[in-house]
Amino acid sequence: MNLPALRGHNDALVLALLREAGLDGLGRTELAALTRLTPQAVSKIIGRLRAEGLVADAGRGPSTGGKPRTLLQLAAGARHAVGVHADRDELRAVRVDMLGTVVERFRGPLDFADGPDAVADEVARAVDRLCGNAGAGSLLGVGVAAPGPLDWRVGVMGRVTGYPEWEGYPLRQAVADRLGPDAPPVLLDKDTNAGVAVPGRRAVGNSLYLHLSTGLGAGLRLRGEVFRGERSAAGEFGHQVLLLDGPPCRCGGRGCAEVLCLEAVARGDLPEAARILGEGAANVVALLDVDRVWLGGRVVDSAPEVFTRGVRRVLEARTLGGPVPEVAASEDGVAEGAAELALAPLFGRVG
Amino acid sequence: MNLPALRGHNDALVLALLREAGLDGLGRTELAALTRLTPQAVSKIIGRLRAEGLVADAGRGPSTGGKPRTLLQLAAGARHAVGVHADRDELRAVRVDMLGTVVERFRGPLDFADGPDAVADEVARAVDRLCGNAGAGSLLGVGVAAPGPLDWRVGVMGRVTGYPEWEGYPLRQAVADRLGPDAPPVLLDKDTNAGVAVPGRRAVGNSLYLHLSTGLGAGLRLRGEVFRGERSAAGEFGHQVLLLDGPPCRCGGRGCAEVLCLEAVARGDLPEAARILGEGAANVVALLDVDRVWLGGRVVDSAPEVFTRGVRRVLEARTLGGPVPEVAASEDGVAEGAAELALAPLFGRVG
DNA sequence: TCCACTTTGGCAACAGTGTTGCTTAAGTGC
DNA sequence: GCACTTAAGCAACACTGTTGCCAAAGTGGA
Repeated sequence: MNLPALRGHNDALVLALLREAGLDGLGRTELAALTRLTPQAVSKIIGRLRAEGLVADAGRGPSTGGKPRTLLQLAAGARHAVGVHADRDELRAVRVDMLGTVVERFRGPLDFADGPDAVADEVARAVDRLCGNAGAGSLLGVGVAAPGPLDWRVGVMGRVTGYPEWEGYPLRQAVADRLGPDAPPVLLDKDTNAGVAVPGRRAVGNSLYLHLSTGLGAGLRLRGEVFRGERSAAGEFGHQVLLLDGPPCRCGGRGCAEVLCLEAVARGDLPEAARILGEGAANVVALLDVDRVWLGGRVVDSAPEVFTRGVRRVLEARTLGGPVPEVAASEDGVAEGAAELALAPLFGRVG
Repeated sequence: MNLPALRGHNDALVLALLREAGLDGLGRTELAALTRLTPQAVSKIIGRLRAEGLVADAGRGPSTGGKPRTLLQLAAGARHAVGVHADRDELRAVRVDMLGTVVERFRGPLDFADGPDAVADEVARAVDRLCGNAGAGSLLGVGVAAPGPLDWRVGVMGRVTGYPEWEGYPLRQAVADRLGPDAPPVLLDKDTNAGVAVPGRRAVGNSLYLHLSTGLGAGLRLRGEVFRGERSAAGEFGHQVLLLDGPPCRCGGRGCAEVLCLEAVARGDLPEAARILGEGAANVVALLDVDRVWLGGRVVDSAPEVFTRGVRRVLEARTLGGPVPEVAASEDGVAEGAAELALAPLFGRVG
């Protein structure tokens, strides 16, 4: 790491702390304590960030026996990111500010059967539409979430069930090309990874997002960063075996969480599906010391109460004395999570 | 991060690269390319490290049409670390050099029933014995591995089955006190975490260590770092449910990996135990994109071939087209792993 | 109202990082 | 023998965070 990288690192550190503080703001002295830099260094960093318009004054804090501190906060509206959830039959897009707050939404039809080029067109069009209202140059990045598996590093799609022509399609590059050379970076990630990156809550700790629709997938966020594995393959949750020698699954295995869950759903037995989801979640919670479990996907959306209650019940029974993770249904946060991934580099995270 | 921290970061970066290169050595130009620093910066860093005795010349490389590069390598013997595996009935300790190579071994009886203070005495005595032969000041750290759960951050033991008086005992501090104020830092970690940190192989990628003896535990190494979770609780593998509504486990659950495995072992059906271990491992491999699975513990040691073969068979069946992780039995690498954890800070890793 | 005290935060000089420009050393290959 | 290539160091430099100092802006007691 060299000096420019050091500078960027510290800038990102301060921005991340200000973001976490949100509207409350933070004083220079507090920033110095949190960053372990000297107050003078913080002042210099703040000077830079303010010159770029990223940080603004936020009034004064109470005095503790001396001059009251000048509070600083993120100039949230100074920059934006766009997140797009390209699902098989629907497109949802959002524009968010630096705090991750949704500023603008867009929703439209989509059909993977039209082929990947047509979908890339639609995605680019949605981005253009959302950017028109934002000042030029204020856009930091575009995040695109699509059904996995896919290769996050190079932005290439994998097998999409039912749409063989999608395999190997470089969606990231296709969208970037359509947005033009002056556009900010485009990211492509799995919908489950975007789902786990939903902003607005503390980014620290470990989170698990379970997505139950036509299949069962998961996203992991460890130590505040999405965990993708070396080959973008992490998060394979649907084919976790929960019932040795159980019913055969389409993957060739037996007793996978997915087949058990989907069979219960097909029977109309949602509580049982929730219990199975809960058992699978509890395995991951124990393995990775997970703090928060979020549930999403069409099936969960159809009865969020049943699923959160069912999963919570299993987790309570299975965490032996330890803290029970928070369980909540996240109503389509995938687009917001995709935007968050595009925002992440500003705060020194990969995504 | 400030300038001294930057310096330390880059020093650690260079040391880590030299360690990975091992005896082959590396030239300054290669280091510059790998670190993305300028050759001149690398020269300065090497100068510092050589002055401290951490790096030494290693001959010359072949010429590629110009002056041949001066190869550098880690002066492996210049510093050491000690790792202690404090098991319920036995103590194993090693002294390793900076490459993680074992320089000296020690093995002695131990009995947790004697109480934690007596065990701390034994651990400190073993460390003293191993350090006597190393030059003063060459010891970088001491790692102690003990049965979990325990709190790695503060170095305090948790519940040890059968030894209730151990709960809450501050073993790290106890050992540090006995070694005196001039001794290097002491670390305490779970034996499974030490088991996964065994050196000598590439530290990159994701590894899983499964330990099968009187219980079933796991250690995780993600992106080259031991993953402990926020509360040192990660790696709970024994109570992963693999057979919904299966036989009751001592944890209160049903169908846990541990109870299934131990029942098979009790029946003398080791291939079945291996298969269950394999199914559990396959779940984790899929979830975390694991590259390498290591097996250890008394039961595995009794028939390593059976277990590696059985686990490998399940992994081959369950990785659908993807790469099959490497499977190997690690014969008591726990002490070496504990030493590795003590060595880690030198190379910029937490452990 | 004054004054001592505390705390914040900026200016200027500084120490130390990696970088740039240049030079020397030590090879290869025609 | 000579042109060329590559490696590696010295000196000057740009820019980082740090230190020393001082002004600003509060609190609280006399």
